[in-house]
This record gives sequence, C-alpha cells and structure tokens, in this order.
Amino acid sequence: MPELPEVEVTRRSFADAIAGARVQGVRLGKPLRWPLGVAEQVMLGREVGAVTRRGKYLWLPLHGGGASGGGLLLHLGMSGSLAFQTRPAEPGPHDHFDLRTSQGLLRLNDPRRFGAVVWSESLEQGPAAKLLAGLGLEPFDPRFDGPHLKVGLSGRRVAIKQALLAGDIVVGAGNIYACEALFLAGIDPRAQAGRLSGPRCARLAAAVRQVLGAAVEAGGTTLRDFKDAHGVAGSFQMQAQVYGREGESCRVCQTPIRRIVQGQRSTFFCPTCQKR
DNA sequence: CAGTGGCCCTGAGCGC
DNA sequence: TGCGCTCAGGGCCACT
Repeated sequence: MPELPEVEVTRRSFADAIAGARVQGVRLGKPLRWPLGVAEQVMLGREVGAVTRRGKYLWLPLHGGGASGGGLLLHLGMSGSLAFQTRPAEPGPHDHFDLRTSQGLLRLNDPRRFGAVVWSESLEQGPAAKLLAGLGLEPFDPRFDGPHLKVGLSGRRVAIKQALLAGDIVVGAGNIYACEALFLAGIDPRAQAGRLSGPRCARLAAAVRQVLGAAVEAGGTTLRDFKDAHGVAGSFQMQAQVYGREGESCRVCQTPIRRIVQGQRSTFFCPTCQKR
C-alpha cells in the first residue's frame, strides 16, 4: 500500500500529536516481518521525540530512560497503516503493534504483516543502520537531479521501471508512482536504464519529484484502504494517468493504456506517449 | 557485481 | 453460495 507519499502523509498526521508523549505500554499482536528486539521495560517512561521519515521508513525516537538513545523504526509494508487515537478502540485481528502513550495510542494495523516495528539504538547503528544502508537519495534532496540519476543508472541493463523501483538511486517511488513518473517523463518503462540520455534523466528526475510532491499534497493514494493516522483518505488516485487504467484511454492521446509485467509487478503505460 | 526469482502473509475479486 | 485461482501499494535474501 504505502509508498513514500502515504508514509509522509501518515507521519505528518500524527507527529505533532505524539511529540513529547511518555511511553506507558506496548502490546504486540501476531508477529510482523521481524521481532521487535527490545523489552517493553526499556521503553516505559521514555519520551517520544520528533518523528522522521527515511524512504518508506518512519523513525520514532524514544528519549530518556537513563540510557539516552534508541527508538523504533517502522515500515508499513504492503498493507500497513498507523492510527493515532486519544480514545483507543479494542484491538482488531490485524492490529499487531500498539504503543500506548500519555497523549494517545499509536496502533499499527497490517493484514498482510509485511510491515515491521524494530528497536534500534539509533539511526546510525544497529538494525536501523543496516536496513537504511542501501537506500538512495530522498527525492526532494537537492542533490537528486538528472546527473545523479544518470550516474546511478549507468551500466545497468535492467528496465528503467525496475531500476527506479529498486530504490538504491532514489527512494520512495513504488509501483504506482514509478509508473506515473515514467508517464510524465514520456519514457517507456521497458527502456534500458543505462541507456537513458542526460536530458531524459533530467526529465525523469523532475517527474519523480513532481509526482511524489503532488501525491503528498493530495494526501496520498487511496486505492482501497489507505488512511492517515486520523483516518483521512488520500485522493491522488483521481489524478493517476496510467496506474490501474489498463484498457482505458490515455488522458493525453486516447491510446488504450497497456499493462505488462516487469519483475513480477504490474506496469502501466501509454504505448504512444512513452518512448524507448 | 548485476540481475532474477522466491518468499513472507491475508483478503478481495472473478470465473465457474 | 462455494471453490480455486490470480492479484495486490514492499523489500529482503539466496542464488546464478
């Protein structure tokens, strides 16, 4: 479900509300992708700091407790969402992590359980460091531009769509936004990554930033169940040009949108507007 | 080292 | 109504 925009929208929706809260307890449901890796006792009484995001991960620093550092690294996987409630409901069958605090309950709901909540001593060490190590630049980092993309893609024989999705050059463009960015840039998703010209790399870098930025502003994409931490749905799906539109006509040239499979993921594109 | 595919799970939708 | 199949917004890891 959540790509960078959904994760960012989620972050913004509860960061202020939880900042400064004291941890009062933890509840675990079924196992997520990895074990939490810390005893509840370690977190009790700690103060929640400023929630940050790196790629599709959220970092929830937990200060104090004598031992100083530490925090929780969260990932929403394919079907995860966070809710922050001041009047907590009973946990449902897919509520697999609760952080009870003095200012409300942060709850992870994740039917497929590809998501994760992992304790780490800091972002720079422990499990967090390892998980974030291979990530590319943030799309809104000024260093992410055409030349950076060109260098990252050089020598790669995979299709540009798969190279974007890999996240080691630029993070955050998942299956929806990779398709949308390639449409916006007029690039065929099957084009060989390492063969993209400088100008096309520049166009693609701009398109990635534009699509992700627009999606954040629209509150993310709600295909079926994405909601922010206060239960608000996104609306970017309304402006999707290609994703999920197989057989429908291109909004620019009326050619039917095609769906193909790349690396076991669906790709949607306009065979007329997007060129190799 | 780049590239490929399996796998971790549950639920929805569809054809029969 | 029920069954079996396919597909779904991610990404780690083993293997070639």
